[in-house]
Amino acid sequence: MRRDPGTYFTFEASKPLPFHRWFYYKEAFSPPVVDYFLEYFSSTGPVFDPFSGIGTTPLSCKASGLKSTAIDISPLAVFASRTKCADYSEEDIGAAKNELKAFFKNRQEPSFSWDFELFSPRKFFSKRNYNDICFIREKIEQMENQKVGSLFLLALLSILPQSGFFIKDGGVLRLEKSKSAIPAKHAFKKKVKQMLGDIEISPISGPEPEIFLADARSFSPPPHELFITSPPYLNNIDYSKVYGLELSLLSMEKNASLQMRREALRSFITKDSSRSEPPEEAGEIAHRIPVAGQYFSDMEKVLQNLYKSTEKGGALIVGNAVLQGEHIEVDRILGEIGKRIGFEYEIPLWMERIADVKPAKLKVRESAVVFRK
DNA sequence: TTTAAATGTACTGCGCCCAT
DNA sequence: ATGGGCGCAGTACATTTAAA
Repeated sequence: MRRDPGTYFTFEASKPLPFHRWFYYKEAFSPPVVDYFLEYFSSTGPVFDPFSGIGTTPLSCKASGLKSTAIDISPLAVFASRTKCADYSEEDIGAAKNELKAFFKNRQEPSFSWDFELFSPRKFFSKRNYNDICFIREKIEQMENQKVGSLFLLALLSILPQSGFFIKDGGVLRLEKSKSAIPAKHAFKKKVKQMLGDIEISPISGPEPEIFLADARSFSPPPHELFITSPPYLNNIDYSKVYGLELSLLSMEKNASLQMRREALRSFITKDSSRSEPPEEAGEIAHRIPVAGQYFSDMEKVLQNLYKSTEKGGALIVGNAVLQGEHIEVDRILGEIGKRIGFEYEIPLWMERIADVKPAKLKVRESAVVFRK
């Protein structure tokens, strides 16, 4: 069956794949995109991903036996990708199995109470599930084997959506009281077993990627052959909010996402009116819609960082945007900015999607922009 | 049967008006 | 000056209906 390569711009293809399925992240692309560009550039590594998300790029590189480095500004993304990309020994698996068997024995009331600055997690879960989640989280914190602890914690974070009365809808969490919420305890056990099964049955052997918490605009990338990445899209989605439940449970801090929100790439509409002069390639729209100007000047910094450290170039998966009824060709604008910096660019892959905006729907592109040095 | 279009959804941030 | 009320645009969408 032949598929349009553009279909791999979504997480759909990753859903059934070992390791990749450990944490659902609808914003992610899928491994075939990475494989496509590894082949496109005849890559021998190392590969760099400045917006690594849940680590599809480093994990795919590991599977191909290539070295890679990845960064992200989200502690959740860094945690998820580190856990997915780590090497696990037989001892680790044994320890995990033992830990899981005794996990709910001699259970005590948790003293940890899960809270979050923007909304109360309590309202999204049944009393029982909320209580179970608090217990599991606290117990993980007390575990001695940190590697096993990370596996368990990622499992817990990944089952939140199916255990709660909410759905992620665009830029918000939507309370959905009629939604079926499965018992957190069972979902958690099942998830851990799935993860251990993946490690045992389809282990990925290859160089362990290096993954850091860092900002693509200011981080100096290590020298690399190739970058493969997908930056945040030009829209008003605030990921520190959409993933606020996971972030706050991960850190056990009420204000976990505050710092991230302050520092994030300015791709969503905020009150932040601090202006730097937008790149000219963005055109007059950058002045009319400040967030667009901010987005492109942020992305210019990123491209400059990449230019300095990359050997061949790389690929950027981006979606075009519609703001105030106007189609903004993000792919072409980024390409032109790259050109000024010194890259050549082309757009070898793209797909159409329908942007549901008023007054009329518009067809916009989701594209892979290739930069060559 | 497959694909495109139409409709449904709830919540956010912003700008504007207007009363304090 | 401040802020509440309100309408509007917008949502890496989801589900249903119509068209090819």
